[in-house]
This record gives sequence, C-alpha cells and structure tokens, in this order.
Amino acid sequence: MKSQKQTKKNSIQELAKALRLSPATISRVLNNHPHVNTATRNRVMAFVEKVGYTRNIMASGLRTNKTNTVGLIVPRFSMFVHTEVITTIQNGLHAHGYHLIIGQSNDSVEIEKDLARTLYASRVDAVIAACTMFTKNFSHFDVLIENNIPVLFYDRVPMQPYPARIIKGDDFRGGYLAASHLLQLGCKRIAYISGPLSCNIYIDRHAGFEKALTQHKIPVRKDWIFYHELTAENARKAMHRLFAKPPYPDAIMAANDVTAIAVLEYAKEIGIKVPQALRIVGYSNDPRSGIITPSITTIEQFPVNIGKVIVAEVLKLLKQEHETEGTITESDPIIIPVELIRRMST
Amino acid sequence: MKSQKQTKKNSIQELAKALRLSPATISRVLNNHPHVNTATRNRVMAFVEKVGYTRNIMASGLRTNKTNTVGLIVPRFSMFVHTEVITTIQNGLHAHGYHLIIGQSNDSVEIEKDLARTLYASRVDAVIAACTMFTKNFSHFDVLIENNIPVLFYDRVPMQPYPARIIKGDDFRGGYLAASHLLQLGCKRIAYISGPLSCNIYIDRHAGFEKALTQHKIPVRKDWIFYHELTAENARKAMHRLFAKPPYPDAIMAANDVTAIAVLEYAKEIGIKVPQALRIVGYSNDPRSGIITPSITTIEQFPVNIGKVIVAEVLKLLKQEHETEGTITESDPIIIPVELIRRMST
DNA sequence: AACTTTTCTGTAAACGATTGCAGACATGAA
DNA sequence: TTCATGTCTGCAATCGTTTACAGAAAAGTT
Repeated sequence: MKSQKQTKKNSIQELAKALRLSPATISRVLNNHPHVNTATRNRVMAFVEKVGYTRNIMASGLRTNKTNTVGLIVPRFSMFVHTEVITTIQNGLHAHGYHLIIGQSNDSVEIEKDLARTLYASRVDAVIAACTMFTKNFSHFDVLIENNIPVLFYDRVPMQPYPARIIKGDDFRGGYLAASHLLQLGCKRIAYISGPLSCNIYIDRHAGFEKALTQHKIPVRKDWIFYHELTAENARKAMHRLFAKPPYPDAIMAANDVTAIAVLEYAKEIGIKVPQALRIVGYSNDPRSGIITPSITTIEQFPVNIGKVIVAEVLKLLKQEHETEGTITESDPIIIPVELIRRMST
Repeated sequence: MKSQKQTKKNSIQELAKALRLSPATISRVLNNHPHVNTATRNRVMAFVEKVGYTRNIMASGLRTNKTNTVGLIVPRFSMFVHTEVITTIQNGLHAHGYHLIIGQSNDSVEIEKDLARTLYASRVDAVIAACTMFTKNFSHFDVLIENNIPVLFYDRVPMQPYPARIIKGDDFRGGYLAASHLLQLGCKRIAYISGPLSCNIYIDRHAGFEKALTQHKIPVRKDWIFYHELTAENARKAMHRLFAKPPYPDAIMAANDVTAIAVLEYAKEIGIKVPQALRIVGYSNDPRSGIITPSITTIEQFPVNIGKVIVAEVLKLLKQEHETEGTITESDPIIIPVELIRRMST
C-alpha cells in the first residue's frame, strides 16, 4: 500500500488543483468530450492513471440521472435456472460497463415490493425481475415505469398486459412435450404435480399437460393433479396419497426437478421400479436430475439463452431510453423454445 | 397506475413546497431527527406515504458518504457453497436495511480488479470478497482500505497479513478428516486431486491430507497428487493417468465434489466397483454428491454458518466505522468448523 | 415585565460531477 | 491592422439531500 497523502486524489477538483486546470476540463477528458487539447488530455489521463482516481458514481449519477446499474430481482439464487440466468446476465452486462444489484425475494411478495422500492431509490437504469410465484398484482413496479425506468420480466411474468418487456420459456410447450412423451410411451394413468396456479409458468405447463391428454383422448383426473409449492416434502405427501390405494398411476409428471427427484426417491423406497412400473418426467434440467440413478427425463429451458436474450433486450431498452424519452412499448412477449431431454426414467 | 401528475413527487423540495415547509424539515422527519413537532411529523409522514416518495440514494449518499450498500465479489454464483453463502448474506443484510451489489469474477483476476474498482466507484459501505483461485496479490483492494471502506474476505483469502477481516472454513482440518477417514478404512494407496496451490484453501486441504498420511506412516507419492482447476474434464484426465497401469490407487480424495462426481462416473465407466475397489471422498457437500449412486462421502462446510458469521462481522464493522474513523484492525481469522459426512462411496 | 430556556423551523452551504454559456487565445483572411 | 473563425478552457449553476447555525416562537422563571 502506498502512502495515503500521495494517492488520496479522489475528487475532480483535487485533480484540477494539482494540474492547474478547472474541474470542467478534467470532466471533459474523463467523458471523452471532443473539444479538449490533445496535450491536455494526455496530461490529465496520465495523472488520473497515476493517482488511481475513480469517478464517484453517486455524484455523476445525481447530475446525469444515469447510474450504469441494473437491478435484478429473483425468487431464489439457489434455483438452478436462476443461477444460470444471473450468471449470464452478470457477464453480459459487465462486458458493456453496467453493473448489477441483485435482490432475492425468497418467494415473498412483501420482500419483492421492498426490493422494487429500493431499486427505485438507487435510481437504477433498468430492472429485470423474475417474480414470486404468488405475485398477482404487479403495481409495486409502477413507480419504476412512471419514472421511465424500463422493466423487464422473465420466467414468472405478469399475465395481464403490463408496460414492460416480457421474456419467458415456452412453458405451454414444455408441459405438452412432457405429457405427450409419456402418452406416446403408452402411459394411461398420468398424475401431475403442479405449482400453484397463481403463477403463469404453472398455468401454462398445466395447460400443455391437459392439451396433450385430451389430444390422446385420456380423461383428466382432478384427484391426480396436485397444486402446491414444489418442495420435496410436498412431493412426498402427494406420493403418499397416490400410492395409498389402487389404481396406481403409471407415470408422474412434475413441474420441477426437485419434485421429480423426491418422487423418484419415494418410489425407490416403497419398491416401485422406475421406469418399468412408473415413469417420471421433471422440468428444468437441474444438474441433479441427470446424475441420479435412474436419470430423470426432463425439460431443458436453456437458461443461458434466456440470459442472453435478456441482456440483448435490456441493452436495447437502455439505449432507446437514452435516445428518446418515450415510454416502453408494450410489445409481444419473447418466448424461448424448450426441449425434452429423454433419460432413463422413461 | 395512477395519473403521473398526482404521484410525481420525487424530491424533498417538491414535498416541501406542497406542504409549505422547508426541505430541511422534511429531511429531519425522514431521518427521525428528534426536534420535530409531532403534528408536523405526522403531516409529513402521511403525505410521504400518500405520494409514495422514495429518498434518492445518490443524493443522500453523496452528502453523507453512506450508501447503505455492501458489495460482494464471488468467483462463481453457480458454486454451491457460494450460492448458499450469498443467500444468507443477502437475507441477513436486507433485514438490516442494507442492500447488496453482487459481482462475479469468473475466476479471472482481471475481472476481480475491475469489480473492486467499480465497488469503490459506487462508494459501497463495505466489501465482502471470495477471491479468484489465482489471486496472489490483493493490492486491488487497497483503494477500499485507504478510503476506510472495510473489507472482509471469506473462503479464498489472502495468506499474507492484510488489514481486513478474514473468515474461512477449516480447510486444514477438512483435508485431514477426509484423508484420516480413508486411512482408518485401511486404504494405503490414496491419490489426491487438488486445486492449484496459488489458493489458500487448496494449500490447507493439501497440508491436512499430508499430515494424515505422515501420521499413519504412509509415504506421500508425488505422482498421485494432481494440481489443476477442479473441472470434470481435468478429473477424467487424472483418472486416465492413474488407471493407465498398476498399481492402482485404492482411494481417491478430491478437493471438491464436482471432481469427486467425475471420478465416480469414470470409475463406473471402466468397471471399477465403488466402494469395494475404490473409495472416494469429495469436498463441500454439493447436493449432487448426496444424490448420486453410490452417494459420496464429503466434507460439509456449513455455508449457512459462514454466511451468518459474515453478516455479523460486516454489521460490526459498519457500526464501528460509523462510530470511530479508525482503520480496520488486523485481527485473527475466524475459522468455521467442518465435518465429515460419511456416505456410500466409502 | 424581563429574562432565560426549550422547542421547533428555516437558511444556506456543502457533497462531486456535468454542461450551457461565454471568454481567451490563436490562426487565417482581407 | 482589423475582423472573423475556430479551438480550447473556465465560470457557475445544477442534481437532491443533509446539517451546522441562527432565528423565531413558545414556555418557564424570577
């Protein structure tokens, strides 16, 4: 560590004094304004480099109303899809000079509201959000929209029209693919463990599931569909009910992989052979689903693609916002394709 | 969404004008200053509530030099330990009114430098960092220390004295426990797949490994120790070398679970029975290590505990910094205990 | 009534960077 | 020499909040 005195140049006016220039000139150099003498520019740059000056983002943000920061709200970091998406977003934005403030709602609507407000307080340039599975009312994002901060939803998104960009996986098709796969294998008694229908992704997956069944003229048994938070414990409860008395299902479709894994483990415990006596399909391609024995068929959502599209869209919004003071257009959602990955559980 | 005109009160002076008060009074209300008339306070609070005013953090941060924001640098979000630690930190700080800026270095020293600089530019109140496995020089954190921003390292930390809080798992004991366990089971030919020795955690785990071997009077075979980034591909390469010709090892100890899993899968492929012919121990208790067949013995690091201690320490530093302008004391590292989890692979 | 004390509120100057405007200087043209 | 043009630099106001200080009003004391 060098001596304090020498390096403690952390405001533009201190630089100015040392170089016998005005703060204005320093600022112009730092912002690549054209009308600065090349010699002056070089002198300033050299000095800035030497003393390791770093622009105070708060001061410049206050003046310019730009923070070069994007806010991100996710339900849980630990969910595989989000981990991947966040990583992609972070890398993408960092490459363009933006940084990220990340908040986790823990699937609590209250915390989500709080986070939205905090992000507005920080005057981030844009907000990306994957909502709680219980968020039905999105008005806590209004304050952002009203102040021309673009909002972009992904994964769990508003179902009513809302003036924000929307990016989501093709959940309807995912549900349809999973169910069709089981039906094509000859399954007739398919149970479905769904998340709560307050959330678009579970609505869509469920709709895909029903579409496939009706197409194959299989009646939908209401008592074989479960709606609850997709935890391992809930999955075990559902299994307990399903295998309390015959007829037993010959396939279980789960709306996420945590559930599928819990189902598989329960089946192993009570001695049901998978896939011979019971086939299982999950959703999301969590790394665990590929590693367990037997490995579980699942739906790949391509989180890296989702992340890339988000980055592209957010950069577009940021540029657009910079050029025109127009409000965000309410365009069609962008839908990222999904794919079935067949494994040993079917 | 309500009409713009009515709600667009986003500065203290607009509030002041509307209420026929001075900005100073509004500010005092917002900051719970004692000397404000109760009636005035209630009137202001009600209005603030009604129009949904939110303090501009940049302006207040500029004035007070406090941002209520903590910066966090991690190598990769996707590493299980970090996912857990981040979650704990985020929840803990949020409960105390702080928010987090998270950056990911991707194990690149260059990006890490960049992130440290950016966090300083944002004038965060404190920085928490788990470094790259290649970071040997920590001088890019100097700028923070010099400006009285407390720094707290965890997991991958400086080995030379550095004026920052240090919190780490007991890696020496972890390495020792893992190796001792194998030795007690009678293993005589233990190979060890380590991370690069530029990083404290791998140095310590390695030291623990050697200590256990020498205690059991087993010579350390240099050609059975590998030092490289702990990826699945590298693990397979190591296995390829180890099983090219006899004598084969009777146990493999891996410095993380990704490697242990790759080792197990390779062993399955070439028909080596685990644990009969080969025992495997991993490190970190990644969820996958418990779910694979056979499940893998590993070292639990208690990431949630690490996170809790970090939160407690960081809050302590923030308070302390607020009270006295003293520099951070260079205290002893805090060491979080680890535990061996025995599973089917041994 | 004259005074101190207490309680509240306003004034104005910061914090550090940016930027419209104008001034200084040099260069070229007539 | 005089004027016009172009290039560079500085002045000063601004962003929104905080806070030392002072002033005003109310309450209490003698």
